[in-house]
Amino acid sequence: MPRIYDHPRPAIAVDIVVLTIRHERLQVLLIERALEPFAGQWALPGGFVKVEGGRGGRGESLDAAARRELREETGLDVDEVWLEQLHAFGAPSRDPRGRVVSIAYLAVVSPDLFSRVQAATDAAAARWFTVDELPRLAFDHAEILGFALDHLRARLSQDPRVAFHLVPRELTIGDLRRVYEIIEGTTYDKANFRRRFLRLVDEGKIEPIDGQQSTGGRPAAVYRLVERAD
Amino acid sequence: MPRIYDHPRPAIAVDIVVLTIRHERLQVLLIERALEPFAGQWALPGGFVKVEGGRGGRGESLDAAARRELREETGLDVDEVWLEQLHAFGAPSRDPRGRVVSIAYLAVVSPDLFSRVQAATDAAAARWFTVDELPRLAFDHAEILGFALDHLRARLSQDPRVAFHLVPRELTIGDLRRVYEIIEGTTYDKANFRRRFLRLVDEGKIEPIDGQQSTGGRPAAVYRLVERAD
DNA sequence: CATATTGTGGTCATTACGACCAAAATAGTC
DNA sequence: GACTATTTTGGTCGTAATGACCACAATATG
Repeated sequence: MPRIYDHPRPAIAVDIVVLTIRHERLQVLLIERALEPFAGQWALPGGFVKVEGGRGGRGESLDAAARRELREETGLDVDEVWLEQLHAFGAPSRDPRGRVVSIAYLAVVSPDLFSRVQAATDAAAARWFTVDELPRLAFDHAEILGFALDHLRARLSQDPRVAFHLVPRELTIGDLRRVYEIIEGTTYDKANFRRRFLRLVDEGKIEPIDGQQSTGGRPAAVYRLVERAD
Repeated sequence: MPRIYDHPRPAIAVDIVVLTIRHERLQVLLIERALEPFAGQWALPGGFVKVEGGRGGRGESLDAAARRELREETGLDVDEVWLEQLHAFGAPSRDPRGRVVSIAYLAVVSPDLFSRVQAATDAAAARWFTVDELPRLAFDHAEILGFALDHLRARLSQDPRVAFHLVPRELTIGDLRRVYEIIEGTTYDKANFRRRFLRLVDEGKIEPIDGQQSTGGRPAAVYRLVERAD
C-alpha cells in the first residue's frame, strides 16, 4: 500500500441537485458559470470541500460541505430541506482543469420556501429550470441530474416521506397526489389515491387538522405530518 | 470559486465490501493490515485511486479503481461479480494519516467462485468472516460494512437479480430461497416462495433446464438465468 | 339556475401473499 | 422390503392492496 503523502490527489467537490415543484412542474436550480471552464453555461450549484481548518484542522465532512454550499447558494437551512448523498462521480476527464471527484447530493425544497431562494441568490446567476426543458449543462452535470431524477422516482415509490418535502406543511390529499403525478409522470385515480393516503393517517404518520381549503371544487380536508420522536 | 490548483486536496480511496455465502452464512472478505495505522487489525480490501497515468494521463475512474482493487486482492474479474458503488465516506478524522475520502463499493461473489479467491490472495492476510462474528475493524470500516448490509437487504427486496449472484449458475428453487433466508434473517414457506419464483419463469427471466438435482428429499428441478440481450 | 370542478365514499374484480394441507419422490435406517 | 425423515411440488383459503369504475357532496363560475 502506498504511503499517503506520496500519492497525487484529486480535488474533491460536492454538487447539489436542488429540486422543487413550481407551476405544477418539477424544477431544478442552476447557476450560470462566470468563469472558465464552461463560462456562461449553466451548472449545478456546488463547490470544493474544505480540507483544512475547522475543528481538528482537517476541514469539513462531505455532508457538512453539502450543507454549507446549499446555504451559501440558496440561503436555505438543512433542517428545512431533504438532503441526501446520491453518488460519487469520478471520471478522469469530467473536469478539464484536472482530476476532480464530485460527490453529488439531492436537496428537495418545499414550495413554501423556494421564494426565499430567489431572494438569497444573485438573480442574474441563479434560475429555476423545468427538468425537461434544460439548457446545455457544464461538466457531466446532465448525467448527475439524470441520476438524481431516477433516484427521486425510485425513492418516492418506496418512501412517501420525500413527497412531504414538496408540499406545503398544511396539505390536502390532492396536493400530495399532484406531487406523485408530476414526479412520476403518471395520473392516479383520485379516490384510489385517497384510500392509500388514509392508511398513513391510520398508521399515525399524518393527522387531520381543523379547517378546510378551497380547491375550485368541494373544499378539501387539511392534514399535516405528525412530528416524529425519532 | 477557488482556482483548482490552489486547493488542498484529500486523498481518495476505494474500499470494497466483498460478500459471499459460505456454509449457509453471509460472509465478508477482510484483509489483515500489515502497516500502521491499525497494523494487525482487519480491514476491507481497498486502496487509493490512481490519479496519474493511464489514457489521458489522468488516472482511472472510480469504477475502474474498484475493479482493479478487486482483481488485485481477490483474483476475480468483474464480469463474474455484482459490483456497484455504495456511498462516499468522508469524515475528516476517519484516517489518522490525514484527510482521506473513501468511495465504498459492494461486490457480491458467487459461491462458484469464492474458492478461487482463497487461492489468489495471500492466505495469511485475507480471510472470510461471518458478518455477525466480526473482529474489530480498522478505520470506519465497521460503519461501511453496516451500510453495505443494509443496502444489500434493501436491494434484494426490490431486485432479485443480486440473489442470483449468490447461487450457482444452475440452481434450484431451494437454493434461491436459502439465499433470501440467510440475507434477510427470516424464513419463507417453501410453497409460497416457490409460487413467487415461478412468476419469474413466466416473465421469461428464468428458464428450466433438463435434469434434476439431489437434495436429500425429493429431487428438485434445475433452472438458470436466461441470458439477457440488454 | 345550470354546469364544471374537485373532494369524498363506496362497490367490484384482480392480484399478491401468508398460513396451511397433502401428495410425490428421494435418502437413510431398521 | 418397510418405515421414517426430508424436500419438492401442487393445491386451497383468507386477507390486504390496488385499479377501474360509479355516485354523491360541496364548492366556484357563468
